[in-house]
Amino acid sequence: MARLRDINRSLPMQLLLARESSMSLFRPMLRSFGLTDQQWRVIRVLASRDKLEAYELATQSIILPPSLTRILKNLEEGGLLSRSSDPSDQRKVLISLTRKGRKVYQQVVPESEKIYRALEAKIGSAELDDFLSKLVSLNDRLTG
Amino acid sequence: MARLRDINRSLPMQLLLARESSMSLFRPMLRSFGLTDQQWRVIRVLASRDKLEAYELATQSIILPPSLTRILKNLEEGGLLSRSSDPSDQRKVLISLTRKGRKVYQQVVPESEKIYRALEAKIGSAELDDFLSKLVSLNDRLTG
DNA sequence: TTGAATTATTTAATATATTAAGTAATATTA
DNA sequence: TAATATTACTTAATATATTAAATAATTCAA
Repeated sequence: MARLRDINRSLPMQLLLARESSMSLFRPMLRSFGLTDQQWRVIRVLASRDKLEAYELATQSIILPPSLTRILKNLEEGGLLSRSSDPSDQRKVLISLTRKGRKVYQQVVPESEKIYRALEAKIGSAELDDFLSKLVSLNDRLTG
Repeated sequence: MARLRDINRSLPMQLLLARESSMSLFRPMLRSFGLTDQQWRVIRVLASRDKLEAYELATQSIILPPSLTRILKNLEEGGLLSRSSDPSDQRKVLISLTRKGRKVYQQVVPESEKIYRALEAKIGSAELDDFLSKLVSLNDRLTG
């Protein structure tokens, strides 16, 4: 009887487990700021940009466009971001953080870095760097 | 002004990207069998067991109990699994695949392995093995 | 230059994620 | 052993994921 590879030999399963394990370290902190995982991804992507169109924002925050629509609505209602339409292409929606949104970002950053350093301590700084390089390279080959 | 580490230096972000990139290879095949990602995780965990209690099933398939409740309901309605209560502890629900569920599993396995081999070809078999070992070891340290 | 593609986003419908609260069965303890 | 705590699961409420379809703006081609 044919059987599937063991779960600890399955790349997607182990990636899911690692994602969940690592995010669970950050989640309580994000919730204390009233942010979901996805809302924080949107905010952090926007923080390094002036304005960004929705499609690019969706890609970079790894959120599908239909989900992003709702997330933007909620963040906009919370006053963390604003939308405007691109004058040169009225189909596009340009999104940017508000002052309040940038302030929240500034508050989260040090807490996030604190947790990241705890993660580094747990894994080992050199090993984490090495792993991350391999992971980025894997992603290049998977998406490229 | 404090800024967060770049996204390609963020472990959780790169893990999410890798998870999505790799799963996207399998998703169309699973959909062609009428299965969601989560339903397939449940089925593959059950396939190697006779019966399994819900909590263990949730843990191993990386699904939270409230989500599992609905997923089990849908799979049960589709005739792929059955529930019974543990005689020695009436709180527990024991879940097992039906004949139909095992048949679906048997049909998916070769298609899944086919895709996995294509993935191996894309990444390189030795590199994938090496990466997977490091990933499993990372998970041990994160969850342990 | 108009009608047919294409693009960017939203809407809709169903499924899952997350947190909190509820329920029933079992285990503990005073 | 009755009151309390714990365990296993479900329900509820809100948020996100996924696929398909709809809408509006733009581009392309005859």
